[in-house]
Formats: sequence, structure tokens, C-alpha cells
Amino acid sequence: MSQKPSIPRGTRDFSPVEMLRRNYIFDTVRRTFSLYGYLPLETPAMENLTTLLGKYGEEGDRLLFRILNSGNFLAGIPPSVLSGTDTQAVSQLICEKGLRYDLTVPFARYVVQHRDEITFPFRRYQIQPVWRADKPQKGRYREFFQCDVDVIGSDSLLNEFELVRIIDRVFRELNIRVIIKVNNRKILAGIAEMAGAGDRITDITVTIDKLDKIGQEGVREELTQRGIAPEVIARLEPVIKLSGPALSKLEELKSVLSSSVTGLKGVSEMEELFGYLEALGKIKTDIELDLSLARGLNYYTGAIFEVKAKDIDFGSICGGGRYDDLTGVFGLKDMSGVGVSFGADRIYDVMFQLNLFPESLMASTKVMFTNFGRYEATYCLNAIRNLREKGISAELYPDAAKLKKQFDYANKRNIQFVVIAGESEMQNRQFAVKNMTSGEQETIPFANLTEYLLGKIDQK
RNA sequence: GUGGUUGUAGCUCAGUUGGUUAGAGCGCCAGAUUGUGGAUCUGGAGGUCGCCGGUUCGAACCCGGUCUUCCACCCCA
Repeated sequence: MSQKPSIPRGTRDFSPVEMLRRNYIFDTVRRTFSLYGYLPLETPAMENLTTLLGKYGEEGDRLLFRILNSGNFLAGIPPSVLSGTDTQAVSQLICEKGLRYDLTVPFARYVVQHRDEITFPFRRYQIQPVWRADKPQKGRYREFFQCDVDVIGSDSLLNEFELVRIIDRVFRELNIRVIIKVNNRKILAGIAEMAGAGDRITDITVTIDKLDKIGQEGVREELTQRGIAPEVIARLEPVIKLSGPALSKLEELKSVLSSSVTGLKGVSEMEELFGYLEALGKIKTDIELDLSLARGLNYYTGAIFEVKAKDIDFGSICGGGRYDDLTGVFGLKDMSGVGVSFGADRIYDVMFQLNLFPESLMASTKVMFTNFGRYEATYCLNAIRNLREKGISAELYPDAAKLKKQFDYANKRNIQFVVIAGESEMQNRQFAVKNMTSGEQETIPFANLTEYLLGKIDQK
């Protein structure tokens, strides 16, 4: 009895073609991270739930994949709990581990645990999958890869500045036109404070974050629904609607938020960041100070970032921000960090739809030798060794199949050159080299093959 | 988690009011061409109609459940 195989909902297999394209993204990202002096780090797929819970808000806790304890996980659990309806209580008793939800919290955990071996400020990058028990949709998976860059142990706004440069570079290299949106949690706190609802920041920010989507009217409605007083809403609106260049927005905010120490701090932080960008920037990517940007993760305390593709709507493909006290809950105070996360899977989707992957990715083998049998194959293998030594990827068709079949194979694999060595070629110590794009075929002496192909093959 | 949607050949999809052997295009395999691919022609293989159950003399079609896909909300990379 065989069962139809399948994989869990929201997960995917990646075929060789897909992996070549994914690696293209990972390589680009990794190269940039490393260029900016960040060091690689990996942490386990699973963490203790105590590490994970309570870091992502109520919604985040719900979306955590929990791992059932091993062994007799029901031992010692009161039957009254098991028969009840409080699944939360049950899961707490039978699960002590969970799959990581992002890379930032495990990073904070790592920093606290290894503080004595780390040289601060610590710059690390981490490219690994994360898991969320979300309902899958387009661009939303239950297992997806994040590419995180963070620097921890430095308050300097220069870090924010460099992250913007990294974002700019990565997306320029990938050829994706994006817009970087920036805001600051302290400004948001100041705005809420100024409006007379400092204790309702979460409700306010979560709602105005949807401005783009549901419009002013929608925001007003939802704020009312969340129990925000009309006069508060009235005071909020003009601020959110501020327009113009970042620096002029900030200028206006200074007077609006004059009564809020926190708010002013946020404004000056943003002034510093945009100051660097003006002075040293030369960044081609559009950067916008978007006062409606909030971001859900509730550990952010300063700058927040979000990147969207301009030519297609796929939600945010990169996001992050500054967190002043993520390590605090693990017992390490005064350790501010800032970082962003590139969503590899969404970047893939964007690039795929916009056709941005280079054709050349598909051609791994540059030269294929046809196979006429054992005797001829040996002749070819000698040449192949020479090619490989010169860095030209080459392969021999493994079976002495019909030539049509061998050519078909080369065609489908996008192999640029096919080398034919049969009886007549061997007699003259030659090869017939066929260019599969032009269809031209030349006869080359055995000794000249490597040189000939080196000259013909498009580098890169 | 709430509401909706989708599932037929490897892929994209037809399939009448429930009625014998479920179709097409593309792809695949073979041949036309026993050392030359992308074109053409000929032939061929390939389907528990997502899965389980129910209604019926009879189900791809109707009903229920379940899984999957996509969408909205929620939230987010």
C-alpha cells in the first residue's frame, strides 16, 4: 500500500533551476554583507519557547510553531487540563521548544549567551529559514528564508546609515527598483503623546500603518473602533499627512512635538540619518520618511525600515529597525542594536515576475562532449580534464546514446558548445566543436581545444 | 484564527441536465533521419477525475467531511 507523498502546507521543494536562482540572491546578499564587514552566524532551527514567547506580540505567539516534547509528554499532566478547552495551557505543558520565528530574537539570545567572547560592536549576518504558522498566500509561506544583517552594541546612527546603503546596494545589484521607507518609533510615540493618547501607541501605530491600504477615512474609522477619542484622532491627522522632503517634514515635526522629549529625540535621530544621506549619500534608491510606517514587531524603539518593490506589489521585501532592549529580557542591559532583514522568498517572487534573473544562471555546463562509446569517451575525458583545469565546466554525455538524444540534452541544459569526437576526429587528433546558438561547427586540433574554447566562451 | 475560493494526463485547461471506452494543446517516448539539436510529419505511453464517505440503478458532475491552492481580514518577509 503506497501513499501519495506530499509536503506540509506552506512549504516548498526547490528544484535545481530554482536553487540556482535562489543562490544568486543569497550570493548577492552575502557578498554585500561581507563587504560591509559583517560576520556570518547560524543558530538552531528550534529555540526554547521561553526565548521566543512574548517577543513578537500576541499575534506572534499564536503563529509560533511549537514542538511536542519527546517521550511521554503526557506524564504528570492533570487530566482536568487535558480535557479542558484551554489549548494554550495544554501546549505550555507539553511543548517546551518552538521553531524560530525570526532571526533577530535568536541573535539577541546568542549575544547574551556569548557576550564574553564577542567584540562589540558586533556585526553579524545570518541567512536561514524561519517558520510561521500563518495561513499561506501568495508571497506568504510557512517556511521562508530571511537574510538578516544587524549590528549590536552601538547607538550610532551611522549604523542606520550603513544599513540604508546596504539595502541600496543589494537591490541595485539584483536590479530591483525599490523604495525605502523610514520612520522612527520615538516620533510615533511623540505623536501619540502629543495627541493625548501616549498609552495607546500600539493601537494608533498599527492603525495608521494601514493608511496606504485603507485611506484616511478607513484609518479614522478603525481608530474610533479601537476606542480612540475623536479629539485625539483630530490631532493625529494633520501630522500623519505631512508631506514634502524628509528634512522639511522633520522641521515641522519639531514644533508639533515640542512638548514631547521622546518625540524630539526621534526627530533629531532622523535628522542625523537624513543628514548623512544628504552629505554622503549618492544613493540612487528613493528614500522616504513615511510617518505612517509602524511595523508590527513590537521590540523596535527607534528607526524603522521597510522596502517595497516599485514595479510590483508584493508587500515588503525587506524590513527592520532599531531595538534598544531586546537583550534586556535575557539579562543584558544597555545593548542597543539595529538591523534589517531581506525576505529572500519574496525577492525571488518579485524577480521572477519581473523577469530579472540573468539567463546565464541556467547554463552551468559550458561544454558537453558527445559519447560514441568507451574508446572515444577516453579520448574526450583527457580533453575534459584540461578544460576543467582552466575553469571551464565541461561534461561528457554518460551513455553512447543516439546523437539526437545527446544534442537534445545539451539543448535543454542550455549548453553553449557541443564537442564531437568520433572515429574520424580521433584519427586526425581533432575535435568538431559545434556552437549551439549559431549552429556553426569548426574542426579544432586536439591541442588547441582549450585555448579555442577559452576565447569563445562568454565570460561570467 | 474568521470568511470565501480552487483541485481533471508531467504542464495549461475542456468535459452538455448525473448515463457506456474522460478529451485537447504543449511536453515526454519512438520512428521518418543507424555521426548532428531548435522546424515538420507519423505513431505511442501516460488519468484511483485531490482524498474519504454519502445520495443514486449509475457520480468527474449532486451532498458532507478532509487536504491543497489562491483571495480578503488579521498579521507579516
